[in-house]
Amino acid sequence: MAAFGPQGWWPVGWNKPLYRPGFYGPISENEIFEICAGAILTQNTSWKNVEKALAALHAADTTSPEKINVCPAGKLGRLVRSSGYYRQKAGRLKGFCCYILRKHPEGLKKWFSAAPRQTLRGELLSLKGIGPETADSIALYAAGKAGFVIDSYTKRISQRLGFAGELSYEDWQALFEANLPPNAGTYNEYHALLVKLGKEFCKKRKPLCNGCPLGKMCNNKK
DNA sequence: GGCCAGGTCAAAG
DNA sequence: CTTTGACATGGC
Repeated sequence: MAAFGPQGWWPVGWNKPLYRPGFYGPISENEIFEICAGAILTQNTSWKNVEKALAALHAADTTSPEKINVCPAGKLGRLVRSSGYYRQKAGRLKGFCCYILRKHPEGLKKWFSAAPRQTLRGELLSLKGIGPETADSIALYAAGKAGFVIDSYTKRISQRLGFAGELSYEDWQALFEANLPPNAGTYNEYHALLVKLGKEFCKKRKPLCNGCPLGKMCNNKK
């Protein structure tokens, strides 16, 4: 089944031609930025809607921290409108860009490669609109730091399998990191596969795992 | 038309 | 510390 094997995450956006399934090679400064932008725009929003927003940013030649930073709020809002919460997200995106330009003029690639994971995570968390999941997504997919990303699918699937009940974000993360090989490649694949599984078999209103590839492993009851 | 989507923050209780 | 509401579009 196509759900298994390398997913090649993070998904594509305006740098589309440079990505392909299973590709984990070095990524460019602009690709790193695109992943950050996508991580912010996809908060509580389907990726389909984010893709439209990323395409709009690209079409308007507004795909760098510099250009987004000087883009008027109204215009930026229009560009990311399809991703929902657009006023809020435009502000968050701009705030992130402003921070980059002020505090890290060396650029994302250098900043990310020089910063230890927890330092980077803490710095990202201090910004408005970047919470634990977004910070970990950026740290893992844009910076290659080994920290497990916890999202709603990961929790839902784990809960339906009976792995855990209610845990704090940090406890969920600790649970996964204690039970997996501690490297970015593993965390990358696991999170990508969990999201894919979640989309297909573990929706909120579809508690049954009909046709679920987990098969017998799934202990989900009627 | 209702429910959902790869969250986060601020204001209450 | 836990709960609640606001933020908003587009797909099915």
